[in-house]
Amino acid sequence: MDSQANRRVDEMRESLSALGVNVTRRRAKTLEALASTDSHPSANEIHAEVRRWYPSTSLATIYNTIELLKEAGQILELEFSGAANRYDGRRPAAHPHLVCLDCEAIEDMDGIGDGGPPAAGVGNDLDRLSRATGYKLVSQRTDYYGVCPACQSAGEPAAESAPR
Amino acid sequence: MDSQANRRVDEMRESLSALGVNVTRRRAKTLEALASTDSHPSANEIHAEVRRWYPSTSLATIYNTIELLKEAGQILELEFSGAANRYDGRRPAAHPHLVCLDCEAIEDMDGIGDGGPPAAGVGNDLDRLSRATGYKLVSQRTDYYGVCPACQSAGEPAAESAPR
DNA sequence: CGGCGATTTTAGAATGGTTCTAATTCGTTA
DNA sequence: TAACGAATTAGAACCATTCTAAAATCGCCG
Repeated sequence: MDSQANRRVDEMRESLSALGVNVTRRRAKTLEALASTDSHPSANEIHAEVRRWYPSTSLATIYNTIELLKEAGQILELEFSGAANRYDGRRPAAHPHLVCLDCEAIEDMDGIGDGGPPAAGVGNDLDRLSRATGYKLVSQRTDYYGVCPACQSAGEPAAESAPR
Repeated sequence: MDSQANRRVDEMRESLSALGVNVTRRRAKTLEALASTDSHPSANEIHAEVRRWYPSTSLATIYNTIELLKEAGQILELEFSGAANRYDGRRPAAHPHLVCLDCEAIEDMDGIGDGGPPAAGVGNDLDRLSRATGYKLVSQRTDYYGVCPACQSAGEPAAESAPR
């Protein structure tokens, strides 16, 4: 785990403590799993990771911890109806994502390109848009859907594997 | 059904025909249900509407028609994991939405406010962002989450009804 | 008018991610 | 060690969506 991940785990730890809950070993491992990847894992994938250290861990515990992190504002949940939700524990503030429709990879998008319109200053907009719309806005979501570079190369030659 | 809705139904009809499928009476009613509201109904709500004319209609038929409309690019699907998906049959091109976290109302957002950053020129951006990211982008989603004006007023005085 | 193949529809089962529940375990304090 | 609350577990429950097999309907041709 690099130092950035360590810092992030500490932030999450403190936020959970502030909520009055214990950061147990399983929960700590869950935080680590979230902080040490930018693959936007699903609950199942986090579960598999935590199980490597605590094999008896139940999936319910993972969901439980995710719920606490949501309450603490320390995790970003990307909902999908046909597939499992995906989580970003590294950057809990809303930011745009690239979603591959073939392999279901998800990556952060801002910083790519010129950081133009939809990516820029999302947070600052909430107040302005709240005033403009009458809604009391609290969060935001922006996703771009397409085919990632890897799947584009893989898809051309032979037509292998099972897409979508 | 106003003339705008009628025009929209015709567009959807033609797109389905171009796909080689029959626009049966049930399917026609489904198109009407989609074209005559901006409430972004769920499959269940569309089902209830179609049932008023054809009571034996099964929910599977609604999903079937929605699937066809998706293939035709004539409907916008807003996915949620904890709640039913919602559909926009009036404006199949991606555009931002306001989602009320209390009553689950959804409304179109563009046009509201100054039409600033995230709302403007979304379609044109896909090509540019495809080049910038390496993804072959085909669609996009932008939602804003908050509490709608009605729920704000309802929420303050007595604390009634069942939120969330 | 009768029949026939293809399409559509139906009811219900299956699926799968998430949430709930009741019982058990764990950690801490006395 | 006893006792209490918090955390965890296994499995059931839930629910939107998809699948399946059978029945109904449609368009068309003889």
